[in-house]
Amino acid sequence: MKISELAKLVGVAPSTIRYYEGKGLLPKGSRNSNGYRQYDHSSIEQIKMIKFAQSLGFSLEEIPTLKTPENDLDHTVIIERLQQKQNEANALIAQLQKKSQRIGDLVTQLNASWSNGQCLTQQQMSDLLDEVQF
Amino acid sequence: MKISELAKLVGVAPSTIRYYEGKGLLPKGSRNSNGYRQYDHSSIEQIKMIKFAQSLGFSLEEIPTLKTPENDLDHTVIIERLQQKQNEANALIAQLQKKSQRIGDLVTQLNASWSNGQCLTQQQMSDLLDEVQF
DNA sequence: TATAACTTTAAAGTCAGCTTTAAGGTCAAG
DNA sequence: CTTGACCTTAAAGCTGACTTTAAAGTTATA
Repeated sequence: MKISELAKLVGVAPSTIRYYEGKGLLPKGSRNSNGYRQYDHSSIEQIKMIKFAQSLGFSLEEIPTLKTPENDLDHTVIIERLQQKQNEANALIAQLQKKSQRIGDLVTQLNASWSNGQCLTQQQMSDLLDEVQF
Repeated sequence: MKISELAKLVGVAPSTIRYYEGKGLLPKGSRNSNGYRQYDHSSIEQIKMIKFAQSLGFSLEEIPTLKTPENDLDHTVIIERLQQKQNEANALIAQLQKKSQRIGDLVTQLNASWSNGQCLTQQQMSDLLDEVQF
């Protein structure tokens, strides 16, 4: 399998695959006689793994630390990191919910003051912002 | 007020204030005889406004579009944009909740398979990932 | 008066995760 | 045999919001 076939199969650009190889996330695999990279089914798994780890919030830099020296995945390490990522996700959710709430409050306040006219001065806006606890 | 006093008051670096000025987010204000930038209370409001808009998810580029030509804030534009930002925040929350859920499921699965040994091969991991709908 | 702590500018560097470019080699179809 | 679609590399560019650096001028304190 050549690089763009693999790329299509996993839904990334060929340049991304080369980039991963350069970063050491993918092994420097075999080349055929003309120097083209050759891939097989295991490369699909490896890239899917990278994409999955990313979708869980792991950076490319973190991904190698998820693996044992044998290139498998250490059960306990994975679980520990996953729980850590879950905590991070939950913290972010809480933060975003506060933000959404804050926006809703602000919209309410702005609608309430609409009767006063079409525009707010920066000072008026600033006062509103203080009320919304910024 | 000199730049670092203002910076301390609003909690940003002096370089950030110069950066905002360069971007046109802050007016090119007055200088005193030695060429130093001079600020007053209104600068505090302006920077707080930028920080507030950022905290609602507006990019620096979007901030000027929140203002009328008179440099005030247009009520209807603000409300429209706020609701848009709230929708974006809510969409992100939903996405993160899915992710958190997905991580939880995966941890459960991994714990269930723990009895089999300390390590999972990439293939085994990959199988699990498929079950978790990646 | 020296020295530390400010200020000025323009330009370059940072972060992550790629993408794009340049300059070239390979290959299948018509 | 040429055209176009692939492949190779190293290096530069992209995003956004800054930060850092370099080289220089100013001011307050000891």
